Amino acid sequence: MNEQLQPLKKQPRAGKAGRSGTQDDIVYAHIFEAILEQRLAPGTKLSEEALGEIFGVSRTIIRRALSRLAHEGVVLLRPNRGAVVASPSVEEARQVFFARRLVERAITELAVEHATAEQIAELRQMVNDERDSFSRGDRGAGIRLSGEFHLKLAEAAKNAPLISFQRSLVSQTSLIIAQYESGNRSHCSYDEHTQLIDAIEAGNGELAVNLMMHHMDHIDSKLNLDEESASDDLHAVFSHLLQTKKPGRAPAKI
Amino acid sequence: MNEQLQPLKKQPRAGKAGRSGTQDDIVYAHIFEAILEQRLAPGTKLSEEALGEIFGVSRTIIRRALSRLAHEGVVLLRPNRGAVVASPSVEEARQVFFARRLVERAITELAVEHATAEQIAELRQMVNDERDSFSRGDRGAGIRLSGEFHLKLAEAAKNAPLISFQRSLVSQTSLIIAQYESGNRSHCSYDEHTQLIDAIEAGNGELAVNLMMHHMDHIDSKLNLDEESASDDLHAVFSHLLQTKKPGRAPAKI
DNA sequence: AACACGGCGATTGTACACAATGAATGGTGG
DNA sequence: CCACCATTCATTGTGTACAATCGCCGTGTT
Repeated sequence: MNEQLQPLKKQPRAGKAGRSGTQDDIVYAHIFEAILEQRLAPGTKLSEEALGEIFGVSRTIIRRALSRLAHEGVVLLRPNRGAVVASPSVEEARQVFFARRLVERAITELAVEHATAEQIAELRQMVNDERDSFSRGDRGAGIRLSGEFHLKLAEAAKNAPLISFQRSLVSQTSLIIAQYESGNRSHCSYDEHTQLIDAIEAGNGELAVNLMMHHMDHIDSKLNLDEESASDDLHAVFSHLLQTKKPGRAPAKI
Repeated sequence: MNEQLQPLKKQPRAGKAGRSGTQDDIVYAHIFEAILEQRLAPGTKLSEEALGEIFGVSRTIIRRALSRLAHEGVVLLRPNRGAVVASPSVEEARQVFFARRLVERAITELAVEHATAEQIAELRQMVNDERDSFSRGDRGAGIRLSGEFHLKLAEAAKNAPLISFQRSLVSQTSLIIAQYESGNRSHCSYDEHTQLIDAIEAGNGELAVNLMMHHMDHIDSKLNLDEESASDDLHAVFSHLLQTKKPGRAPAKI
């Protein structure tokens, strides 16, 4: 209870201040950010009361935020047992990547058709922000911005269901990267993003799709999904110790 | 206030009665069913208090159910102004169908690979139920079961994100069909479903995909999406009357 | 000594009460 | 007579209290 995420900043939230449903979003965004930046490790229990106290809102709001996070797959909501940060298995990660390839291909093709000049400009801006984050060493922000780039691209594709799906996939992907990325720091694929924008702006759909698929290959080549690098399954983690002796008692909640 | 959907049946809910989170699901399922069977017309306001009284639960539960329905796109949740049954526009319908083609293609290919014999059998059973519903003249149940068939197929594909997305797409598709299906009653595409199962069981992926794409074509050829058949946008409805006179006052935010 | 059972504490699930927002309506002025 | 504005009412948004459920731990038994 000695760590405070943010003692409730009222969130500038430029512009649409009239919106009432903003409180949810604040909490949602902060938890989401914390998860991506690995300040909240996979498996961490998210107590409603504790979070409510931290953010200065009641459990009602927290509950809504958690529900939303659960729907996007970054939080696991166990009935009567509370919420925990999701820890996607290798199999789940593979499924997410499969779906992403599918969606990214379609989005890229659509974006070539429908992206406006303004959206192209916004995309370039996002790549700049992303590069800055990585050069500052802010890995969490970098991962997040990288995800937001793909989300922005989805918006340029102008297909509401795909945008919604992409949001969920990007969230989960970010979590997977945060969890499985192997040591070599070079996640910095922002130059691939730049090339992608160029191809889209040039209207070269085929090239854009190829670049995107390459980009996807790069991303999961950086992950070590081949073996469980970390697991919340205690038996898997300590399997090398387990001589079929007595199983002992479950070693407390880690 | 003179129509009661269900005066709170305790829902037999065979088996897992211990689960507490069940109440949400009951409300969710009932509203969902009512929308698909067009007992609730698009645009109908869904008052939290009224629904709570009908189902014998508090607004808390209703709110959760509505939130879930909103996330799937069959209910529109307007901040501070309550929930209404969604009335997808033609453009939205097109986007949903685009996404569905994408997803159904992938699902079909995966199902050919991963479907078990048991799942094939379940699929056949569902087609039977669907045929029965249509022959009974129960159009709403038919639409719903037809949707559930596609959902079951997604499960056979064994990709969690795709299943989740498909659920959302199928829900919206059902709503679109209920809203836009042109007069000719023959929505009964269950024989196409049967052929599809045969191809999948035979392991003929190419044929299965072709059948599925054909199936998609059939579905939206039955809809008249070419013109707005009915709209809740007053300006669109009466656009033929609107001479470019003075813009008057900003005509409320619809 | 190990297993099983039952009480206890903590956390979530639900309902309700109050506050805030938006829409409708009646009144007033031009 | 029409348009604008203030008040009122209904409905949603939020906070909080109570109840139900689950996991944990001590005790008793085999």
